[in-house]
Amino acid sequence: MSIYDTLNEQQREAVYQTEGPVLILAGAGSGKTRVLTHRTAYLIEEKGVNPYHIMAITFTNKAAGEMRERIDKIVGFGSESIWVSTFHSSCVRILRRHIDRIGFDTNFTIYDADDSKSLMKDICKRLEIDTKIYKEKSFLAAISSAKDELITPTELMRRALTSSDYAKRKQAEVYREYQEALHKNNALDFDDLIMKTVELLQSDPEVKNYYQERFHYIMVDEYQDTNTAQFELIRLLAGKYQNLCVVGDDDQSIYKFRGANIYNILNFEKHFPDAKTIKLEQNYRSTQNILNAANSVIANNVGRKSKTLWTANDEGKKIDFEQFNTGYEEADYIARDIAGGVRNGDYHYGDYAVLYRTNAQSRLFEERFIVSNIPYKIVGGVNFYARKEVKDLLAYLKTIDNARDDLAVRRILNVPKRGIGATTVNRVSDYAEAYDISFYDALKRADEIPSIGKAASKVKPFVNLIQVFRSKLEFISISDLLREVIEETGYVKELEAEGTDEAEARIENIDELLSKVVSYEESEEHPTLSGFLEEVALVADIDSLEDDSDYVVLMTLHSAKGLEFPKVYLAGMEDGLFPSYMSITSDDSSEQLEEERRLAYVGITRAMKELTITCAKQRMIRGETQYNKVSRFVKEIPLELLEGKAPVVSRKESDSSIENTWNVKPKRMTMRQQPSGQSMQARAFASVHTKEEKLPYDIADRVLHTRFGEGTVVAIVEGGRDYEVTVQFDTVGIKKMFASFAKLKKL
DNA sequence: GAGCCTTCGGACTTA
DNA sequence: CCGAAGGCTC
Repeated sequence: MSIYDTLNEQQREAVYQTEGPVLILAGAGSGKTRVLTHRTAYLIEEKGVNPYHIMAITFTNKAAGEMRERIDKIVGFGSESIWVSTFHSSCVRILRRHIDRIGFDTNFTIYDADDSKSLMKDICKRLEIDTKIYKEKSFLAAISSAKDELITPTELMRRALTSSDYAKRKQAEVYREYQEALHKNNALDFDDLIMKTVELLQSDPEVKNYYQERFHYIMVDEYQDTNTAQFELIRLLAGKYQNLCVVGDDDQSIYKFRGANIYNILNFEKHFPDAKTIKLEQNYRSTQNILNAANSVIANNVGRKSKTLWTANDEGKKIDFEQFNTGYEEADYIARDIAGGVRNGDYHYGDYAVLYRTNAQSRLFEERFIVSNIPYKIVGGVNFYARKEVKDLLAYLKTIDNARDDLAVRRILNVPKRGIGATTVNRVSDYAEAYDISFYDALKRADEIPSIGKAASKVKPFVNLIQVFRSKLEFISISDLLREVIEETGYVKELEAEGTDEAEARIENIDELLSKVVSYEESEEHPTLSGFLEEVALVADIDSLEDDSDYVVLMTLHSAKGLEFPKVYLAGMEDGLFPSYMSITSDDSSEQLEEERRLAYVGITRAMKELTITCAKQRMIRGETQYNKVSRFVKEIPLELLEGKAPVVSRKESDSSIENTWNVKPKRMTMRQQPSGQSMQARAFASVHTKEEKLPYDIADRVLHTRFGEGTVVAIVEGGRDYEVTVQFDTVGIKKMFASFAKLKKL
């Protein structure tokens, strides 16, 4: 009996099909990681392929780590020479070796979102762009999607010139400046990692040939989430041997906003005409009820590859659906349910996951879990490496490592306070610009900059400090270096003096950073400062999730992809929250709604044994109370699969009332059209929250708002317990608001 | 010219 | 609810 006998027929077919392009359509929980690991083993053991020639690409470090571990277990010899890594780290590895061929230094730094933003700020200032009209964020978004599509600044400018759109031309101009600034800082942003690698392979036949010869067999996981740049990268790498195996599920494509191109998977057979397609449709993860629910939700999407998941598992429990009055009650219910399940011995804390649409929803659960003594871990939110104290110390390390990174230098120049302010920074910056040197080099010549006067004496000690650190670099370990930085700058001392809880938390984070350095040193054979900084630059939050600890995990639906839990709560299933308001009201709402629906599908299929879906009628979002209907996705689940406090409203009525609430075209409603199917709680509730019988203003009336000023009423929509009023304000544009909160005065 | 304090405005999902 | 920007004070 061989290890391949444990696979089902389709899985085995996928394993044996080693030559040529292969598309494996793997439904949720169909054992695709098993297929990939067994396929790797098969290549090596049965086909005699040298592990050196195999590459497996994933999206997260966690997925890469898991695959690595499983491959190590199943492949006896030489597994360490297989490249198992994420897109980004594969690219970094290639670029560290060869990027000098396209004009960068091989010790380039990687900018995170924060860094990109500060760089963009500088550029907008330099180009004298009014950031009230053109937002930094919108430039960054435009640049990012250009890079996802492999569009160069020149190309973007060419396109902008053919249209007469001023904003587009501005974007292209900013893009060019941004790239020049990155180049000057010897830095790459996240999107560059892929795009520059593609550029390198396209422009240098020698390098291309080297990697094509290196990777005879390439496997790509989560293929539905690749963007155009990643597709091109894979196409180039597999260009010679064409042994490309991609695994994905078009129903789980949820990263369109990040540039993922679903047509990469839908058109795989067009891109690679010889491709074999194999479908994995047997689900090993979930109960039949859960799977049926998932199938009936996703069936509402058009334009997907047909595929029906089935399972040999038991029917299982019905899906628990609970509607609450508020988000507090929702969190309370989930906390009690978890505590009860653990008390009965049904589950461990680690069996539970609470999934939601937005990170902001985690707060209520966190508060509730603390009160109930439930151990939990929140994935996401503010990334550890995005915290101020961690970024400050990393900026020191970056400056010591590569002083061409102006951003890092400027970040720490006055941290701790050295009495060097914005004026001095600007003058040094101007000087650096004028002489075409880096900001740090300009600091070194502070004496020669006439305009900064006495400030030069404040700059000197800083430059000396960095030079001293740098000279020590080759003698001491990275952790000792970091300790010295902390010591010399008095960073922790300052925090200790503060004595607040917040300062204490910051100190803990610094300790955490130190232990990360130490564990890096222990795990690497030849630890280097650059190596550490690189590893840090590429981590995602999900990567820190440990398998063997016993706590409830809370995370967004996006983070949950690829994971599974015995019992899952899908919280906040409300129209306007999930699907998000943005997706309902946007211009291409049908496409965005399909993406949201795929997200719902991902959420449902994370559950192995039990699934609970919850929502609230009333919820505070950004300080405003919203009243939301039950999510349309819940209504797509057949009633017979549900139990619990299902909504009293009959299906038809609730469907039509959703249309009324979220109608894109504002429509005036009369009192008589009030939804008839409200539950008793809703009625009781309505009497508490005053809905005025008749609004003192009407469409086309002039009204006054305390904050937005004067405006004209454009639309009034009946929204359940309140009126949603749309007003065109004279100064701030169109705003939608609930009448009872907006307190509009008729003029 | 630096730094603190207040006010205002914006808010999803992410390697 | 958090960060940035502007104003005020030393």
